[in-house]
Amino acid sequence: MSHLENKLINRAIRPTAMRLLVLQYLMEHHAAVSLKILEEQFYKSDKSTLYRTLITFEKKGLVHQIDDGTGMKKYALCLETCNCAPKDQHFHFHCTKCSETFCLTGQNVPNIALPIGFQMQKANMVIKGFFANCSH
Amino acid sequence: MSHLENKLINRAIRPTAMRLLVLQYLMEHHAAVSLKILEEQFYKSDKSTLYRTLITFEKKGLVHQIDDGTGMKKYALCLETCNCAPKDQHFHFHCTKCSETFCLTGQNVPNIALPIGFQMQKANMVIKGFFANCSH
DNA sequence: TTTTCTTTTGCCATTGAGTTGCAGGTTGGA
DNA sequence: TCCAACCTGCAACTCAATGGCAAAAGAAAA
Repeated sequence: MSHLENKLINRAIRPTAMRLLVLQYLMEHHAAVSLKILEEQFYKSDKSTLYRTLITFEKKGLVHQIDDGTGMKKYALCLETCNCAPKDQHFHFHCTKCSETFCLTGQNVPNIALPIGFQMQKANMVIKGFFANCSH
Repeated sequence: MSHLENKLINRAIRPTAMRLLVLQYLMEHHAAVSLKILEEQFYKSDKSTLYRTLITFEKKGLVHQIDDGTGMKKYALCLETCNCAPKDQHFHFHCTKCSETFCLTGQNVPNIALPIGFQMQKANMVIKGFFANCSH
């Protein structure tokens, strides 16, 4: 049984051919992945299959969704130990030149003073800017 | 000249009737405002006028846009002293029960260690959770 | 292996937020 | 008063996201 299959099974996701391919693609790409990118990559497959694959991955905690303001939801792999709890939340950065979005997994979101009675579940943290040496 | 008019003129926005009404609405509502909400509020006006009003307000630095993951862009008034620089960026929180989004203006975004060569311009920081006593 | 049941996939259509072009109306300055 | 620039309303369009349904694939039982 391959490493990829294990990653899916560990998250209670049935390892179909399509899912293994999408997982492989996610692992090979450091930037967060949009549905559109997947459609281009797997042009023989259907949009809704890829869409539902991402939904399944997210529901099972394999990926998390990032809303970087480009109008397209993006997805990035969670760390092995992640279960998307408040303590697992991290920042992302979005390059306005190349429009790519990356996880900043080195540091987690610090404690933020919240109004009384407010309970944090998740976060969507995106820093926007650019790489000085971005190729775009 | 009214306080509302001054607020627009200070940001180099011509104070038309429509803009004054939208500004007033923004000031009266603590939660961030979506285009849809404005459409419902000003049903006699046109969607594109309201849309362009928000665009103008944002371009002139009167409001900032928040992407809270609901699929609808929301807008909230900037503080008087804000010019949307990195130092002006703050967190927001989004209640998953009532779907409202608020500015946490008490504290700004702390320094975040960025990869070398990456320059921050703006941020979209949204904490998701719920109010214990949310009415929804 | 064959049958049966559940899950996944592909195709197609739809929704809805966001956006644009254009013509007519409004505003402010010369 | 007149002109030029700006604003508004209408209508259409774009495009990401999503849902229904039947066929295909996979898992489990016989």
